[in-house]
Amino acid sequence: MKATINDVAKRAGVSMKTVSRVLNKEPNVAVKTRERVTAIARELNYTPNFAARGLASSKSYLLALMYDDINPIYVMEIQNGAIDVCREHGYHLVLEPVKTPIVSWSNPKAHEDLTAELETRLKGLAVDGVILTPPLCDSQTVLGILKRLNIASVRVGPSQNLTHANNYKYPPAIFMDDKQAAFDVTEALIATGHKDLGFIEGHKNHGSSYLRLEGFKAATEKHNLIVPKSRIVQGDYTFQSGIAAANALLSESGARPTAIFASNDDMAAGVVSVANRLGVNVPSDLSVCGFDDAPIARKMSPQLSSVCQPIYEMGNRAVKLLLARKDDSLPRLQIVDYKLVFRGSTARCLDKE
Amino acid sequence: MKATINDVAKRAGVSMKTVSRVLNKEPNVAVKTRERVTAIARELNYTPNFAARGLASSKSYLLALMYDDINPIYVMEIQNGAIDVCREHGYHLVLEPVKTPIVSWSNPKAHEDLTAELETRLKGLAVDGVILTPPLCDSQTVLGILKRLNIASVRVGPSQNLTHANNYKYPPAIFMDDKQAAFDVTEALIATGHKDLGFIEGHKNHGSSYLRLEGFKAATEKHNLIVPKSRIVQGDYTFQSGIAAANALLSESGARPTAIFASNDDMAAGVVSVANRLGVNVPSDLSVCGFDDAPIARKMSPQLSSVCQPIYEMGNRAVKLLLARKDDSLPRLQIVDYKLVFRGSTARCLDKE
DNA sequence: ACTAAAATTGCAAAAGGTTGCCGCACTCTG
DNA sequence: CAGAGTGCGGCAACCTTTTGCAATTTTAGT
Repeated sequence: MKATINDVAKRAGVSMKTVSRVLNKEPNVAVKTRERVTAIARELNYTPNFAARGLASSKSYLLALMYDDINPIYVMEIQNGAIDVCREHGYHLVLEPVKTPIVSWSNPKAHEDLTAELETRLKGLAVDGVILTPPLCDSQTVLGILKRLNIASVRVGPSQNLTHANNYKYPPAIFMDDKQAAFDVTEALIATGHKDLGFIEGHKNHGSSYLRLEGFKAATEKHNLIVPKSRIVQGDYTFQSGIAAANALLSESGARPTAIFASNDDMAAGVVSVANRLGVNVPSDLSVCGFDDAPIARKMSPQLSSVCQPIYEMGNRAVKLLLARKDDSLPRLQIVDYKLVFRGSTARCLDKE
Repeated sequence: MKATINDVAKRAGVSMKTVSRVLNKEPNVAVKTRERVTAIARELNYTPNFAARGLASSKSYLLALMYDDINPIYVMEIQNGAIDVCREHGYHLVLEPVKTPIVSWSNPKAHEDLTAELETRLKGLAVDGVILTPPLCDSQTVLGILKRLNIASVRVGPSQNLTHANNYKYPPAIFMDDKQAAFDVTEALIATGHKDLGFIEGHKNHGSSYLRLEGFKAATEKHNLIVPKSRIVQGDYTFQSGIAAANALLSESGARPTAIFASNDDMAAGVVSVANRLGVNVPSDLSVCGFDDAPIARKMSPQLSSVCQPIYEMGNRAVKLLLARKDDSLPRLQIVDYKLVFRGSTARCLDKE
């Protein structure tokens, strides 16, 4: 039923060691031998046993994707990008959801619990590397555990300690310039005549929330726009929080903002739905812009302007980085491009003053 | 750094065998001993080595989720449901995307390729079981490979050979009555005065597409409604195909349907967006109903009427079924409930004749 | 042709659990 | 007190592959 290396070796008249060399593409094998062995392996329908291989080499050919399930679409895209590279290299991807304690540093117990749980899960599995998505990639707790367990990792979309990545003692990272992107969006809004802007922040645990807010503030300041505190509302990246934020922004007594920049697309969708309910037309009365260019951006009407983030690409590169960490062929700190996409939800501001 | 069973055994003053007994919850161990061993294991921070365990017992504590990436949200939900149960039982979930050949039986080469690829992937990994999502759960090719490799599986949302599940020679299954659900939706539409119905079919590879169509037809026939062929349009579960279908249905010369039932929510969203573009008001001019109750149903405006399918629950039960297959505690053929949810996208038909 | 250097190849020990068989020491029943 | 049942130890084979080191063959240089 199942052929072993031994079977192949005997059949080919060589030693197990040689077969192993061929299988692992090691050098120093005569071309003739190599060919004969590969032929026999195929003939016997040989496939290596993961467990045995893992035991002997303390490698598992398993990569873990650790995520905190706040943004399913984001995770899904990373996952897709990661899996495709895994497949190419014979690796498998296992899912490791983690519930980040709300504010880990103020809650030592939660920190302990998380540590204990992760250790059990990771040590046993012996994955060859883990992909850290936000907000895990900025968690000192998680990073600490990984370091102590000596498990390789890569940070996807981090917002803190970026330069650490250049030091081989820290995990490599791949990120996007959230601040600059938010800055660009805001400037574009301003450039189309908007002066009364509203902003919805993302989840407090996510560093990207702060970066996007900073970009927004930087742009408004540059153009001498005054944004009252009431125009910046806390959200948490969910559609519901977008609704709540929009309610606050749009039912404000006095003037409404003419444009709202939400920190992600789900919240932007919430804004649009509130606007619809209130009879505020998007985009003629209100421009709305999101972030991420999630699938929903194209599926709503009007279609949502957003920032297209190459999430799949990031997942892709993450695995490549993990797999290439022995040689230094890949830069340890990679930045990916974004692109502003303007669709039906934004328009030139018609208010004349 | 890493404790082995031996370490625990020595420390506890017992034999490896006993430790093993405790760890695997085997009987015939004194309560006192059991407690001492577990205490020491925790103290030494011991975690079993997956590879070694897998090698010795030919179990991997790995479950695979096989899917064909047509409906990301569906997969994600199954995945979430599955993972939570895995965690409880110390299992891990690995992702195995599969590209189903478009029409496998008419393309023998594709069949061969798929077989070869899957064999390599599955034999090596030695998963303890696989979860099959549509349309894989209806693929004879895939089912055949699994059977030959003697890998346990469970079918989620199958539409063919349901009763096979009762036979222990075939995998157990868990499904929803798509036909009845579609029937109910259609009847509800008819009950609110709609006589001119349009229907958008799902992906050809998915059995659910046919079942939903059948339910639709059964309901219209029961109520003596005539649905011309042009009112039933082929889609493929994507938003884009919903757009195309809606264009066909709504720009028809002559009367438009007053209600459109799309086989899933993404396509329904496509219909709504076309309606918006054409100035057709939803729901006053056109009722739209989807299927699945995906997140987008609540995020669009008007909110979409749909069929709430307990996808998470199905993923959950799937793993339980896989893990419990030794004892016969769980029924091998399980049916889950659905619920019709009517929201803003459907309304009573105002057309008087 | 002759030896040093380089290229191949083989042997056997690990890696960390699981499992089966047997043995021994108890503790209950009746 | 015989016989049954429980709790545990000991040993060792086994699962399949990797790998350090040594042995062997080939190649190259003079």
